[in-house]
Amino acid sequence: MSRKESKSPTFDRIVEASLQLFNQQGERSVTTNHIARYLNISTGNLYYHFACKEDIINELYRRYSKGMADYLNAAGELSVNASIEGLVSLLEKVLRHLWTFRFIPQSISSLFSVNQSLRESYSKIEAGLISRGVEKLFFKLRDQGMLEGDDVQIGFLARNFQLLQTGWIARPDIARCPQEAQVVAREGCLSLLYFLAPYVSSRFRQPFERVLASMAPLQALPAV
Amino acid sequence: MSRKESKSPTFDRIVEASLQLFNQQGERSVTTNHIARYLNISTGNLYYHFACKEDIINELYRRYSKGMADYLNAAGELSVNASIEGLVSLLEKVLRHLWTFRFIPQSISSLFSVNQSLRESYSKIEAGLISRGVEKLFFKLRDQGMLEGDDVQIGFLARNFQLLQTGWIARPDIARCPQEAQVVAREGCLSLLYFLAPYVSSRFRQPFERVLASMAPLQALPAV
Amino acid sequence: MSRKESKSPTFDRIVEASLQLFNQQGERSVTTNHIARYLNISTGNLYYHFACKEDIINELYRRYSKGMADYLNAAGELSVNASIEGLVSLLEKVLRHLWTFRFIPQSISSLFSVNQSLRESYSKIEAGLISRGVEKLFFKLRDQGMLEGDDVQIGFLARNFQLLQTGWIARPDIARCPQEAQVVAREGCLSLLYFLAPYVSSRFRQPFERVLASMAPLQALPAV
Amino acid sequence: MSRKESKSPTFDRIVEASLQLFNQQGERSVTTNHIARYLNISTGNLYYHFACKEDIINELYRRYSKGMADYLNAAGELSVNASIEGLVSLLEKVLRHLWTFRFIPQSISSLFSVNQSLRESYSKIEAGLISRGVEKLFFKLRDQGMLEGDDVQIGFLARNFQLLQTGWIARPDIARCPQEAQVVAREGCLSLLYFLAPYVSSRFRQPFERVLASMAPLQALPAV
DNA sequence: GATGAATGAGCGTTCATTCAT
DNA sequence: CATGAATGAACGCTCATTCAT
Repeated sequence: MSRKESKSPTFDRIVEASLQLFNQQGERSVTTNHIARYLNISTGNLYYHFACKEDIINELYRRYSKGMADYLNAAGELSVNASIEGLVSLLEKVLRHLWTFRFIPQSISSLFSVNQSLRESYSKIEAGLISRGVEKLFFKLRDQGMLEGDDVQIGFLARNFQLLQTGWIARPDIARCPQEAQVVAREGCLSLLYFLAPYVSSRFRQPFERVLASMAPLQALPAV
Repeated sequence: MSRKESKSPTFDRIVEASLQLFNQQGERSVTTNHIARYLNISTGNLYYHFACKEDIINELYRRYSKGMADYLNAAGELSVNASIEGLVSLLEKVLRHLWTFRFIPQSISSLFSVNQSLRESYSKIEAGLISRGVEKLFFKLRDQGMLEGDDVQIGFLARNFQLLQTGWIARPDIARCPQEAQVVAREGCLSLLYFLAPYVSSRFRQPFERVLASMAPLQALPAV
Repeated sequence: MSRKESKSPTFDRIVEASLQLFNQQGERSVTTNHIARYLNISTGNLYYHFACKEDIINELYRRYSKGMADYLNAAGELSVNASIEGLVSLLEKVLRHLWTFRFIPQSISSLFSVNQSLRESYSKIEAGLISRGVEKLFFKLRDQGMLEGDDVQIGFLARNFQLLQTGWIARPDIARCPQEAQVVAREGCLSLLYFLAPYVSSRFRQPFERVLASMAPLQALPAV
Repeated sequence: MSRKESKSPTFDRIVEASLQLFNQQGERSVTTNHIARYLNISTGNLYYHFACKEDIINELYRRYSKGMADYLNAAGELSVNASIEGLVSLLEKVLRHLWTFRFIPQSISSLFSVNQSLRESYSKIEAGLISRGVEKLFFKLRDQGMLEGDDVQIGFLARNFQLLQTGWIARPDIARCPQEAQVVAREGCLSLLYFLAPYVSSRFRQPFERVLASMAPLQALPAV
């Protein structure tokens, strides 16, 4: 999978331009003609590389979920020698990744009504792999003494964590603004840390507070 | 509220049919023709009552946000003689309301790209009135001794609470399924209670645990 | 015809409102709904008085052509004891009449494509009665010594005169502007007098020049 | 003119078919669907070449006014070695050009209410360039001794000339009939010559009369 | 690989007109 | 006389997609 040469430069350019336009204007109002014109290629050429608009979206979703899975794997290794700093750094990367593909959490429900295959891969990947991966990760963090809580609590913690993560990115008042990815990631990270705070073990409390303090001074985004 | 004559039966039927169809199939793939045909009225008649499709959505958003504001007011009065049971009961009502209008949290971002006026009323109402109302409510609950936490914690609590609330409803794998509103509301409520748990004061801990226990046995929804 | 009571006050109000709106915005973009709303009556009521939009236009055309015919008759009597002043005064009245119904010369061709009956009454009246009436009038004016020219010349004079008269009123850059009827009539009159000038007999030249001089000072409209 | 590649054959076919249909049936009752069906192309294809119906009309107006401007330039050169025959020949060409685009003078006022950009280009071109061009031309003809009159007279002559020219073409009883362009142009020309007659200088009177006589025998059109 | 003209079903909307009350 | 909700054919236009070159 990683070995296979990327299909073609044009293929990639289409994917990247689409991502950009989808994020800026919303998938709904970006037509295949817009994408082609933006790239100075013909529509015919676009359809040479993609059978339909759906497939562009599917490819973007593939990249999005692949990235998420990769970060999840990284998190597995990181937790071997756990540190708050490592966790936060990873969290920011994940949020930046989500931000890069923000049109997806924003319009995923809308897309379902016009893209059946996305629906399927979503429930397989997002609600399957990733969701379970996050759950496993949280249990591991508890095993390593970073988090505390019973099984039910940690289960809900994992579930809510994901909801917050994507919910933050999908917030409609944030999403289209040309915010710096940096700012959005920081603020989101802060929210998530406050969310985790009550479950951080006493052993990790001190570095946790330190990190929290170091992130605070950034200017706030508008409230929800 | 009860005094104001409803505009006309047909007006209301259009609004209600639209809500139903939007929830089932997504706003995007429900055309004005579909709505009219569903109601066995002519498109002309539909457009006699609404100047454009946007206005149907705007009316739905008006009803949605009006309901939310009403619940918020109810919450203000409830918190006078606070009880966990009262809070949970209200929370379930809010979630059922959200569920009734679930196409809105689901597709709000998408709608922004084709409905400028919605964008404006959203930022005024959702990100304004409601957001601030929820924050105030949480501070009041702390004043009454139900919640504990410093100002920053309670602030984040309020913000995250809202994100979770709508995030749960908007979860794409849930939204289109013909779930019983009851089940969705229960499960969402449970998630939110677990989210609040660490901040519940010791004085209210016992009734809180009792309520939590009474809700648990319901069969679980699929994980995120 | 003149004895018959006008059909009803509402009938007349519809005719007059339509005239006003047609002149202001063009018949094409004035719908029957607009007219009804403008008058604060229901569409049903409008259609109680008129079978269709065409009929409103036909009634307006009837009034327009009736007025023209009346002025023509007046001209016949006037020419008994001919004077330049009388002619000019009549001409101004005709131009003001044309201006009152200016949407007709403006959009007559357009109307033909959607109003067959207008086509018929137009060719009967405008191209029949009126056209012949004007011709007769010009010959009479020659007989009375006001104009000079052979039969062919006078024939062309009459034809061109009418063309100029309506052409002036229909000038698109003039028509929609809220010009004072007075100004438009004066300017148009001046143009028409210059057009007649070469055919005015030497006997009437002096009063003619006097009248011409007395009209000149008005500020000019924009050139064609 | 000959150098500029035409946009595409289909582009031109749309323009030409539209012109034909507009002339026959009136712009108002010719829909984009009609045009497409007439050409056996899809509506999509029509809209591939034109963004909207307005743009087809604008393109036709562009061609119309370009032609008029060209004839005006030709007139400028012609008047160097002026002759009645040359003038008449040009006049016939102009009238045939006007006849070719007759839907424009016919429905220009109507179009204004649904086509703002046409309104602008009309007042710039028709009421600007062309109007001034005609005025200049008439003054030049006087300088060359073909016409006689003081400044005011020549000014009105120019203005009225234009009004007659387009008024003749726009005559609703003429416009839709499948008249031979030749006949219409001849008759119109004759009218215009009679209009000019009083101002033709004695030096040019003889050739003028000769030309007039040579045109007369054609069968007459119905009177106005 | 690439072009760009062509397709056509379907969209949101309009408006003259009807009709039950 | 008057109301106003209801009709439906038709409009201008969109856009994912196809296909000959």
